Amino acid sequence: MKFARPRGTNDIFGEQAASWRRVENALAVYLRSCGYREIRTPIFESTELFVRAVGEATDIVTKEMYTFADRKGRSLTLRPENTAPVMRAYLENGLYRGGGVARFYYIGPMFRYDRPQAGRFRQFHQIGIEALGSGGPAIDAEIIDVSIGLYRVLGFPPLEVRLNSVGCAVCRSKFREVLTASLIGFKGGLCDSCRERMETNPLRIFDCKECSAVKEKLPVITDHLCGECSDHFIALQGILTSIGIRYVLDPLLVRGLDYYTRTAFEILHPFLGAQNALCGGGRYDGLAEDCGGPRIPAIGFSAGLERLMEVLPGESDAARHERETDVCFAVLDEASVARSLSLARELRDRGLSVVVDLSGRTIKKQLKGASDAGAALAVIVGLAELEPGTVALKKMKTGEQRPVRDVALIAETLKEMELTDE
RNA sequence: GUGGACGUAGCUCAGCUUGGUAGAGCCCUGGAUUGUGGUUCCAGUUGUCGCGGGUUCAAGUCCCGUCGUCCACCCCA
Repeated sequence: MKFARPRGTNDIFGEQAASWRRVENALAVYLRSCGYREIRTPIFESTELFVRAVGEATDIVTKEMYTFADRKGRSLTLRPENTAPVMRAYLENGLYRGGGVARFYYIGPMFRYDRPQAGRFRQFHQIGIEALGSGGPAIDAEIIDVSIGLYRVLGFPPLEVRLNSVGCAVCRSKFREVLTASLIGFKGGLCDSCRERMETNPLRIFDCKECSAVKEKLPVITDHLCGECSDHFIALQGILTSIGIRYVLDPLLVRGLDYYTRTAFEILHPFLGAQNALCGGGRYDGLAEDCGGPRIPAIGFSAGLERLMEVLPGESDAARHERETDVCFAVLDEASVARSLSLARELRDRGLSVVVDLSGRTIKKQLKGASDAGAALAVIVGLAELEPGTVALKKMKTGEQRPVRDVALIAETLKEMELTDE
């Protein structure tokens, strides 16, 4: 084989594609019911958007973006995430002018140049929502509630929700000083990479798995929030509790994108292996300004579809066995092709899924094809023993077949389909 | 970017330790059934052993390189 798919990408087809379609449809219906409307933004954006929004020093920007120059030399990047593009579209189209909270959902492919691993791909798919225009803790609770519902509507058992507040720019810079001061005392107990992190990004030390002994003794961000951030976090927890949402406080939860402020959360799944976050999100109150717009508080989350599909609970038999093809035409000779196509079109107009076998294979193969496709009925066109203008209508389940005049085929087929479905 | 395992038929894999004419199941093809699928029986084809180089009389098997897959680190959804 000369060509193989690019590293870290997947072909999705057959029953798997059908399953993806069912899940995407179910989630779109659910998010619509929550008041979120779809937004479709370009697959690529100007590189500068992601550099500014996600953060110059982040892993995503420094080593994971698919960036290229177009024919006029403009630097473009395949979107590594979709919060920045949604914000860009929101600002560019003046969607904040109506006031109130704008609610969007999106679904589609994202691209990050990472080493592929279980649950991690170079092209992967996310479904996410963004609520722009409210800074209050109630919308944070709504977002978390909606994210939990995503898994509930798909039949997942209750999943673990991790919650933290990473503060605003003010409390974060103060905490960074406190943390760095504390780290000096523990320097000997840190691994090599964490010693580097002390200088570059001390907050990241909380992600390290080797230095857990030290981590437990370090100060945590939630003890060093400013008054407003602290009030917000406490209020959010109050709302979550009163609407019956269970969560685990995780002061070590850090988001990898620079735009996050205050609320940060993740939904975890126990069987996913190392990449166990099904969904992650948080507040990004500074992003609109960073993108050159007015100050607009906002919050959102995004969920990885590959990871979701990996642990999707078994779908109902009704969903899995839904017939893909209702009627297959077996065409015995070249002269019957046009007639078959014409009859098939009439059946399709009545809402049936109809496939005409144009392979020119033997009738044996064509009926086997009909059988493999799960068709309820086969229409055999071109049998020499039948009168002109007549086809054979065969019930696949029982094998019975009878001659039917072309003009009566639609009515007879619909009648058989009704009987079959009972 | 780092580490480990793996790469053989369309698919799932055995064969490699100890070098000697490439295998199984499924699928596919033909027949039993001379235009009629599913069950059964019989027969048959599965092939650049990832790619390149090396050692050897001889390499799927040993060695080196390379590409890819999976898993972990890292990062994140």
